[in-house]
Amino acid sequence: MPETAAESRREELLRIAAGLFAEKGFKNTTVRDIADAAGILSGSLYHHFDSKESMVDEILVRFQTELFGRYDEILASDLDARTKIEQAVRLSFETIDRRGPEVAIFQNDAGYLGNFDRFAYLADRNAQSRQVWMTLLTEGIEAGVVRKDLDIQLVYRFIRDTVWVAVRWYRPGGDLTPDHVADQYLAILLEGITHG
Amino acid sequence: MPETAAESRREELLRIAAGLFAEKGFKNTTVRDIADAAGILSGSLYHHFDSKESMVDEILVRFQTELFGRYDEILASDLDARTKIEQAVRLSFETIDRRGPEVAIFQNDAGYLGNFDRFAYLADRNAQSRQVWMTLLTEGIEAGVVRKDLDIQLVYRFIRDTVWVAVRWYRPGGDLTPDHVADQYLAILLEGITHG
DNA sequence: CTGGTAACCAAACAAGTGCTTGGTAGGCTA
DNA sequence: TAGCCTACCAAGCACTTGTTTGGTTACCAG
Repeated sequence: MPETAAESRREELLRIAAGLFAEKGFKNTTVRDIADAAGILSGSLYHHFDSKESMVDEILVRFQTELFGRYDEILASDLDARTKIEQAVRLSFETIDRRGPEVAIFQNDAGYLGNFDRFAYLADRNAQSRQVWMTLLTEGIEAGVVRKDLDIQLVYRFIRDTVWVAVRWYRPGGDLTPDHVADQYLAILLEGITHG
Repeated sequence: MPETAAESRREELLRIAAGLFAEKGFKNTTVRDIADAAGILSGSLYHHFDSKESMVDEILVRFQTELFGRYDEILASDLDARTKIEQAVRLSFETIDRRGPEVAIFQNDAGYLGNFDRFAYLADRNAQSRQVWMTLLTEGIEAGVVRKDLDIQLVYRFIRDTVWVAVRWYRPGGDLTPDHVADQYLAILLEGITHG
């Protein structure tokens, strides 16, 4: 049942939990659901983890560390403004393809989890994401490739919503590749927010 | 506490429940939450409603009847293809403005509720929404206003995601009007999916 | 053979869940 | 005055929830 031979039992449990959290939501997934899917009793989960919260915490922290590392690479690169926006969009759809459960958890449960002190970093990451995109769009305007007659705050929200909510319908291994989806969205977006 | 003087107690309870369902999700809202917000005990809710499910059922059926009635008006009108698409987009943002809780419930809980036979109509309404948009986009292509080099299925998903997920951040009575938001999105969308 | 460790079981706990039951208070109508 | 109706309370029930505790099994290094 391990995805890879070297995967420890703990990693396997985290992967199982992530799948269930993504599918049914964090609050609606019981520790008995997770244990059943792993073929053990619910109490046995507490040999590996402190609590249900600890599981989703570990899942989200790892994921966001990776994701924002990639954002930073794009920001720090010497690509032109238009290509940076393109890369950021492609990164989103690739992430949905490879880390679907984590994206879904962040999309669906960040609001609920954000109520707890322990998950305060979720709001920080949200602000960071906004900062990344505002930088990209501003650079685009300064470079003269992005229209300046648009409300840039709204443009950010539209892009963020479209690229991340795709996790609701995108299925890895299906007919659509992340590249094809990104191509199509960029065809609409770039013709829309750039002139010429 | 009634929104209008003529509002019956029953209507008031439904409105309170809708607000809580939208904010915390259907499953995460307890009958005690609803009763507390209404200033009564949880058991007293069962004088007005059969079950918690009945409440969300009534909320969703009413909402969808109204919404799809409006879609049908647009489809049946003699407006040109481009204007019909424009109206459909405006309808979404206006609906988020006036019926925010209902939109949020449909967006967040349709997946979970759809597991029960009682809510099978949710999937039907989803298919109906898809049909409406595919008709609008196809008419647009036939009229020569919409580009035909795009994957029309993906275009539909992008539009649907963006216009409805806006319920997550749009706040009625704030700085943004539904018309302004619609203007901005249409500025991006139409320049992107139409030629000329 | 010994000791230690990782993984798990079996059973229970307190808190919270949707819902039921029998009753009560106040107003309207005949 | 009597009967009925709407709206609610008070108390509880059966079930589910996350978590705890003490014990068991298989394996591996010395």
